[in-house]
Amino acid sequence: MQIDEKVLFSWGAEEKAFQTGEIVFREGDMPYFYYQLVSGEVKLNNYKEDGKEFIQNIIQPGQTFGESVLLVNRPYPMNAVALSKSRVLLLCKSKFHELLAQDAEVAQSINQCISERLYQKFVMLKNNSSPCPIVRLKGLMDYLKSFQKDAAPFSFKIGLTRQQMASLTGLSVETAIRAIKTMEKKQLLQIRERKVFY
DNA sequence: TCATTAAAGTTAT
DNA sequence: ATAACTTTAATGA
Repeated sequence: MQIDEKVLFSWGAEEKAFQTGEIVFREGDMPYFYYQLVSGEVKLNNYKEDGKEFIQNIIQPGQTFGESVLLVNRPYPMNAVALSKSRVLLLCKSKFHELLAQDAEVAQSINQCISERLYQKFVMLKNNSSPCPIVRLKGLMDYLKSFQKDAAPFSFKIGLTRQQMASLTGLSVETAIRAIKTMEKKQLLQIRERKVFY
């Protein structure tokens, strides 16, 4: 789903460390690098006029981010911020393009990756357009769980705060909390020590 | 029905 | 200790 680290290094990629809260790139910046997360977590977000945050996505290790923006060479429509101490592989734009031109396997992999993202965006947008908070949260949880191996009910511990879940679905924290409790009653999920298991 | 505000308790750094 | 997060309740769109 992403480019082999050895391949990246052979093309001159460098690893960079980010502290919690450190900004990888800002909305409006032009893209100069291909980014691949090695460890930690990075969120892609926007701030609305009223200062409220909408989280577009939370990137996990092994995933890339911002590659579609790099390919169209337009300013970033979102910020990228490290949620914890993170290590990121950076490959500069020109080398990335060379790599794509010369390695069909990598090009195919990036294509697959972007297509997958686009598909997920459609699904998330569909769910997040619902007036019902449970539909939005369930959509988010299904999305997160789709990366897990174990599909058994309640086997997946959601490593997000309620605040983050609210920001990913466009709900207020309070509504998210209430909807999560309703979902617990409906046996859609379990809550153990304040953590959500789905 | 959901967002907002306020207030208080809890957890993490 | 301080900031961030969780929860409940009241009020209003």
